[in-house]
Amino acid sequence: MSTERVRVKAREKILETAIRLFSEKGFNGTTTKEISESAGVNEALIFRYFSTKRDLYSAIIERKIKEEPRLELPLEDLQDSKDDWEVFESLARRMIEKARIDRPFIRLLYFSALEGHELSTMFFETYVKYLRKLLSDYIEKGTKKGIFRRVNSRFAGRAFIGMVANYIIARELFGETANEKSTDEEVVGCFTDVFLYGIKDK
Amino acid sequence: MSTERVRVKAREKILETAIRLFSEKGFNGTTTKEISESAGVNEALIFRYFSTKRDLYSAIIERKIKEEPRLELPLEDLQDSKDDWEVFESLARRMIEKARIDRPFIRLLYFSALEGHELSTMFFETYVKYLRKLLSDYIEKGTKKGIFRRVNSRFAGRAFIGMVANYIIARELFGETANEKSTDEEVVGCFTDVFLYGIKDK
DNA sequence: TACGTAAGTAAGTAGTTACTTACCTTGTGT
DNA sequence: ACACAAGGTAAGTAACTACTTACTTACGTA
Repeated sequence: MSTERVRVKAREKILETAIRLFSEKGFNGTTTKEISESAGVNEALIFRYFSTKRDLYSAIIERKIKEEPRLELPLEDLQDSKDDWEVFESLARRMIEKARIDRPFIRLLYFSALEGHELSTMFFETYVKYLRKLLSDYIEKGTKKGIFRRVNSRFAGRAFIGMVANYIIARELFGETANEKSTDEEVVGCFTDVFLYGIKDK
Repeated sequence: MSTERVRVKAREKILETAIRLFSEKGFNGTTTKEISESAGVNEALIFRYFSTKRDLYSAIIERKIKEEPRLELPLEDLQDSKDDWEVFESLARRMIEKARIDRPFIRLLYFSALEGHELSTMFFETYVKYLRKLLSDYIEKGTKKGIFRRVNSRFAGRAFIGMVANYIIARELFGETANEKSTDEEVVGCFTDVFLYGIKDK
């Protein structure tokens, strides 16, 4: 039990540190020596748990994808037009919040996309496509009810995701700093406004 | 004259090759040996023209920023509401086209953002902020004329840029493939539609 | 033709990289 | 108390890294 605890602890320490470093400096920018020093373990220990550096990287991304909680939309109950604002605002808010809490994940994701790691595709397939589907279904339902105009629901959904995602990227990747404290709420409000007025039937 | 031509040629070859490789594999993922071999020049030559590898990288990004043509909006003449569609559609089209032609630039930009190269900020300041300003001014004018609703013009502008930028990123960075040939036009149409209906006054 | 300067290169160097080996330590079940 | 497996480590290694040195070649100018 105690051994187990320590073993897990050391392995865990390596993983946590590697996540931090890979997300800060990418795969090629991070050395195994650096990871071991920063984690306070012997470098050889890394290769006991993970046979290669790339294995460690894969383990990290797999874990990140697994622990990634799905963003759920309160789809079913809120289909009267009044609450559409609530739906899209809360979605945007949650995306932004998530990005702020787990900035390393975003950086990891972009690094893996650029560095051509197969698992960026995995994330894209499981996470992004799921979110898109969620949105396009929601929009399509609204269209059928006559609340929304007749738009291409997939493209419209991606439009909204794009607004929010780009806002996130500007800050978390390009280091743009928010001007005021309340800005997030304002932005979310504006995006939702523009989007919903854009697809609402008059 | 002839010396000059050759000198420039070799230097140019190095720069071109380095752009390609850095954009494919990032700064840390590219070796100077690789660059020299791929460019067909001796490795020592790289260090004659650029004192360090990082210097070469800086030279590349500086050049890329300089040669970057500004996207201009046909602002002045087309302020009657009928041509707003034309304005935003052509802006989106040009962004998409530019991204497709110069994919290496986009990858370079994201690599430099992730790898913390100061010059990603430079691009952001000169290029992104310019585009944002252009859009927010355009929207503000529309609002004053009573054509557009009263929205926060900066946020609204970023909303449109975000839609398009995210569409581009999905394809150029995450390797998403377009389904049909005509899709680009459809997407541009949908984005513009949603956006303009979203900010138009009724 | 002789000279100076820039282009070009082969063969380095010192430091770093991912990864290994061979050995010690600790905890646990019997 | 003993054996044995897993945890842990110091000291490597071969290959690679960015960068240098010392040298030769090509060429425009006087």
